[in-house]
Amino acid sequence: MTIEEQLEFLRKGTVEIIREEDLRAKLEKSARTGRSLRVKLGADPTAPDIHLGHTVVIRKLRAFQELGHTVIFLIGDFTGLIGDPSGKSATRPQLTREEIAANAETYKTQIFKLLDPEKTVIDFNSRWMDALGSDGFIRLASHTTVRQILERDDFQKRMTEEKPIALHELLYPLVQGYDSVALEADVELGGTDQKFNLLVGRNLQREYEQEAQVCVIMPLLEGTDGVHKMSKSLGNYIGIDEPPQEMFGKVMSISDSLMWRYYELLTDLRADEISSMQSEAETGARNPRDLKVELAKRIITDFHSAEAAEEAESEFNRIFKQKQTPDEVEERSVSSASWKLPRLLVETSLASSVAEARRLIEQGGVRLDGERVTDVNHEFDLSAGQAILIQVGKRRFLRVKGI
RNA sequence: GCAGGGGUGGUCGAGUGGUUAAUGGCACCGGGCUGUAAACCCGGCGGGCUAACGCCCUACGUAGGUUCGAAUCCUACCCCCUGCACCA
Repeated sequence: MTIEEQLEFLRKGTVEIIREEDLRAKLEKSARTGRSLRVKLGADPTAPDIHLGHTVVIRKLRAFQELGHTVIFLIGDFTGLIGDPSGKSATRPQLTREEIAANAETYKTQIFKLLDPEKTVIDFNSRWMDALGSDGFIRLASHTTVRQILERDDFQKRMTEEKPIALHELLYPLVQGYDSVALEADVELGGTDQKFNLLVGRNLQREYEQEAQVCVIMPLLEGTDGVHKMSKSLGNYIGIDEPPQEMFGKVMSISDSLMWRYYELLTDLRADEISSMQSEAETGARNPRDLKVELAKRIITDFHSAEAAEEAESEFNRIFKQKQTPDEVEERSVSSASWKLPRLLVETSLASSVAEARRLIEQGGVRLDGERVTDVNHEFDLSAGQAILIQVGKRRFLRVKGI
């Protein structure tokens, strides 16, 4: 690949590259000297469950890896040890060394679904932050002014809104920036929310007389709701460890318009391939549903296998297209007795309260052995060894056995 | 410590003595439609009891109080936020 082709390849999906000329220069230098670029991505050690949102930036990391560069996955364990209540969201808990180590392991198995373990360096910032000491830390802080830090959008906003800003929050960008110094990073990746922090790294490297890193900024992926960024706390995420079934369903539940975004950021298809699909959907040449199925299968193939993707699809069709019972239905045993339906739904956790169970029944959401039951007083006997199939809504099935 | 602001259901956010289990948005759940768990439309959304009309309980930071009646008024307490304090 020529340098221009490499740039084109790396540019796909990015929001911004600061600065592209610097990246070109680094790529040229790397080609000339044979020394690979050091590409850094920082990760928060508190949330080791990676979802598709995280993979946007990890995929970009892989792009660098494919070009032969050194990828460094940095786990911010120093940060994790302190606990960071940044932003408006919930306070991040303080973690113990053991917890962080466990989280790091989880991270590894997850990111290696996308990255080549042989060519990926895992590092921890406590390695140099611990060594820095408090005097070193204060000296580090002297390289930046309060005003520079307060430049950050988030801080500005909170100042004008008279919202609190904890002192240590001002220090975090510094730590992240210093990581780049310690690693002598050539490139740092991050989402748009990280832009400021990445720039701090650039500045600090100059302070420490290093060549400034290039910042590659990726968009934040919208969650399944299509509005907010994907996050676990909002419940609009698709985790990469989720079973194929779940993934398939969740992808199918995104809106047709969001699907293009996912194609762009979560597959290796080129932009022109995606836009031609899009026009096929618009002209009616292809059904959006089928394209969504393809997307779901591509994603499942990345994290499970092609076979798993096929299975997920046929299972989905069986339930929703043919309205049949899934292959495997969970089974629960309850004591043999005369049951009132609402009571049984609560007993089996299909409903959280009798009131809710009654609501579900009244709204026609409950089926017994395939027959819709709308009588809230429906009563039946369940003798030992006898089983009954309960369906709640379209996709919750449970076989209940009397013992 | 002082001054000011605030704590309401999963969430955001109304309500400042009386049909208020508490407007509305979001999320969520069910149904309909569809080649989709898309879009759209309809319904629901604290809990218990009843065949049903309905009845009862719990809930607006905590604990008391005033009142026929309080999320709304009073008292105390707890918690959160902003500012003040030094330089003067």
